[in-house]
Amino acid sequence: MDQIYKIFQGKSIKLTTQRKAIARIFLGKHCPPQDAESVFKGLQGKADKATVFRNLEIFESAGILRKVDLQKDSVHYELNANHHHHAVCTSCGLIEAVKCTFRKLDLSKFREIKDHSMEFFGICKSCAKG
Amino acid sequence: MDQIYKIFQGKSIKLTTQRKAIARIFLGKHCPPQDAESVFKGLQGKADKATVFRNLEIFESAGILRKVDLQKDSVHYELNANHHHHAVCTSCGLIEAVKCTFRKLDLSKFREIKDHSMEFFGICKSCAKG
DNA sequence: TTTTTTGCAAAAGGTTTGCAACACG
DNA sequence: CGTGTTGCAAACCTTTTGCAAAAAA
Repeated sequence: MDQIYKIFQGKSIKLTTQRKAIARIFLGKHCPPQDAESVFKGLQGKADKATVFRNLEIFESAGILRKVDLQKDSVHYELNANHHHHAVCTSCGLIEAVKCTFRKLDLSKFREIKDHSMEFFGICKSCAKG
Repeated sequence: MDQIYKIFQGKSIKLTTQRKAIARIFLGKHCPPQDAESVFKGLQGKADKATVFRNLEIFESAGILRKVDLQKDSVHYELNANHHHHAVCTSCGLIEAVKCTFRKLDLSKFREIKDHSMEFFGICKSCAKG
């Protein structure tokens, strides 16, 4: 809980019960990327779905969450800490965190890169056996 | 045009006028990733939007096109050749092609990686000046 | 001629928005 | 108490789907 208060500190985001509940979901151990639907379900009625959408975006703007694209139908978010990437099993949906760095970029038209995505898609060992 | 026939060869995809028109769009020089809407507009009535959606998916399955995620609202596609990535200006939408390789992966739960995404988001020089 | 593909229109699914009631600070 | 936030319902937008007519092989 302490963690939650720290997260909101100095961000001019009012500490509502709904926001605390949403934050608590992402603070769970090894919480995989979540979409609005899964957060909403996890809240079990503690917030409206529109509120979830609104706050996921607000949390992202505040730097608390980070968008992750897993090539699924909906946008996923995860805590914006411990920078890492993902490998996604296209058969069962399993997600493995990946540490991976890329070689330096050579961009002629850009001044500044602020973010990047890097996700991998394949078949996990378990599905390969089946 | 020759190019188009080659593309469809041995893929058991019937060569309709709509498909030729869609393919022709992607074969234009330096064609940036396109979404269904922009392809549809480019066709100027030569195909229905549902047909565009259906064929973008068919072309992807056939390995002709490749999905690209630019963190926009719609799915983008580009020719599945000359493997590269993208830098996207979050201000004006400019897209620069990027050659970039990553260091080897260390995945414990995966048997095989078939695909990956890697896109960069930032501000282009032109927008930085403005 | 047989099978696939197309166009149209309707539906689906995720996400956004307007607005009055409500709650944080 | 005032302003930001919520819930609800409706709207939005991209994408998908059913089906009869049209076109490819």
